[in-house]
Amino acid sequence: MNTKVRVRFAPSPTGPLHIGGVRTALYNYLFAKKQQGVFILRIEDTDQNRYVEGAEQYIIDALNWCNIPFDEGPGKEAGFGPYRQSERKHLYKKYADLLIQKGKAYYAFDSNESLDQHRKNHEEKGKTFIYNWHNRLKLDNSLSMMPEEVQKRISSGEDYVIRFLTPPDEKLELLDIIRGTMTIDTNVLDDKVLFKSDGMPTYHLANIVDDHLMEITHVIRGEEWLPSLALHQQLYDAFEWQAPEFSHLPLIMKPVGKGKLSKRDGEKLGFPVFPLSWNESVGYKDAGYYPEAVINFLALLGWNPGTEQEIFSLEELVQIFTLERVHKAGARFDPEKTKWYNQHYLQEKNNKELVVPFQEILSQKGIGIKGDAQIEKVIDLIKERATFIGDFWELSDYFFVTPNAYDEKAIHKQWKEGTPEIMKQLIAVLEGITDFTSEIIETSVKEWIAKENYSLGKVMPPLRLVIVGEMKGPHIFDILELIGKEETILRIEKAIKQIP
RNA sequence: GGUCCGUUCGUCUAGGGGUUAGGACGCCAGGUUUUCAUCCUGGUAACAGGGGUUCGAUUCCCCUACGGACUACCA
Repeated sequence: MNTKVRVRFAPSPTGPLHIGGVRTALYNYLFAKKQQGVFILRIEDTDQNRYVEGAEQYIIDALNWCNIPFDEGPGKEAGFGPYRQSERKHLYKKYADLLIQKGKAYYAFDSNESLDQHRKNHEEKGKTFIYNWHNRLKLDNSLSMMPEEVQKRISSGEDYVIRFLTPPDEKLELLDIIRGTMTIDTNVLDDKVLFKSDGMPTYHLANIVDDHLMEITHVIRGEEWLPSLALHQQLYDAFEWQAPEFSHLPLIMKPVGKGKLSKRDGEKLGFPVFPLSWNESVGYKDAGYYPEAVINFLALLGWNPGTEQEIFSLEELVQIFTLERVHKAGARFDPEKTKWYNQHYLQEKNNKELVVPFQEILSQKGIGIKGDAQIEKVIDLIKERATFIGDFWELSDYFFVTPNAYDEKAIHKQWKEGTPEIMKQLIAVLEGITDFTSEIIETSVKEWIAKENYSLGKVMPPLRLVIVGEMKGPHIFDILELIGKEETILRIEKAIKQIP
């Protein structure tokens, strides 16, 4: 038998892809690629009511941005398509019918209203209404009426659904790669709807049929599907199909408080929960994160290789990823660690490749075009202080704009009685320098300081204050070289006038 | 409520019958930089509780507590 690994990521296009969905896709991708397998994208749009325009394209764009593109899917046909369930609509009915023929499923005519009523009544008594063995014969379905009656109602156009006929008193053994073996009693299961009255299959039917038809070998999905595993396993058995292997991934939880991560948490705590921006929500990309950082963080959230390595390229992840090492418990999302990863990957970027994105920021700030070489020098000086490229402006504005105000605290601390006089002398020293480069400026200034018997503390901090505006930034002489002699002197003069 | 899954520093986790319970993020301190940041060094901090099993349990078993998911003609 051909055992080529085929996995699928099967999101519902009901909105943007959540960061948890990205991780599910990532694990699928890593698992497939490690075994030269195929990573498939299937769009599960069987619920027309929840369809959101643009969501499918968003999902595709997001996977691409993360560098985990699918091999097969919408627009990438490979003989197993179509890959949208809405386009496979015609396929499902016959499988539902097949189950009816096999006596594994039945028709049900119960209205939503009557089912809701049952649920309400049970709830009032502190019980839960479950449509299964203990009440199915009392409900409005093909098990509780004569075959002629069923035919009559169907042919008269009455709405019906097809439900799975859960066999009683069976102990199901379910296998999950991450969790091991679980046992469940079929008596606690309900007769799930497989085929809806609108002519569409439910998730459960479509999922099993498609996974079978697409020859999926491994199903890697979120833990929210664990309770459905029993049904899915029974469906494979009912069809007499070979079931794929299952893995249920732990959920990603809120950084603080209870429950799983939601869009709200991102808004509240100020971090993205989507890879790309969606309406008002800023995504990781636009927030300035690199996909390498997001992927690296996500990979280690709920999985680790058992070593102390923290930094992984996608290629490395592909090499060492195993489902067996996925952690069982849900993991709290940690925005701080994501930042740390981004800082790391930003530092690894070549200064040259940061020039263009930085130029864009500068032009947004109204800074005219500067030479690439000069921009690159600025980047070289400030990069190590940045977590995001978006930090660059705040870290380097004084390279481009003369400070208008000076840090109050620093003035008190550094601007003394004799400081203006010393600054005036410094101007004279600087004016005498012809080759205005960092090293030469430093030598000249320090010689002058030594000659005058000043302390460094009397000169250097005020100099930084007048050049930068606050007590921050890289080596001061490097800054002087970059802004140039004229501007340097201008800034000192301005400060002498401005600071009381 | 019911069913299922889970529980090691604040967070992500390693480990696994005998360990000084390891790493990372964060935080704190020191060093470097007469600045800030980076960087380096160090520190803080955990086996949910109770019963077993065992010479010995954080590790295996049971119970409790807590957390999570599911409980739709949604996925």
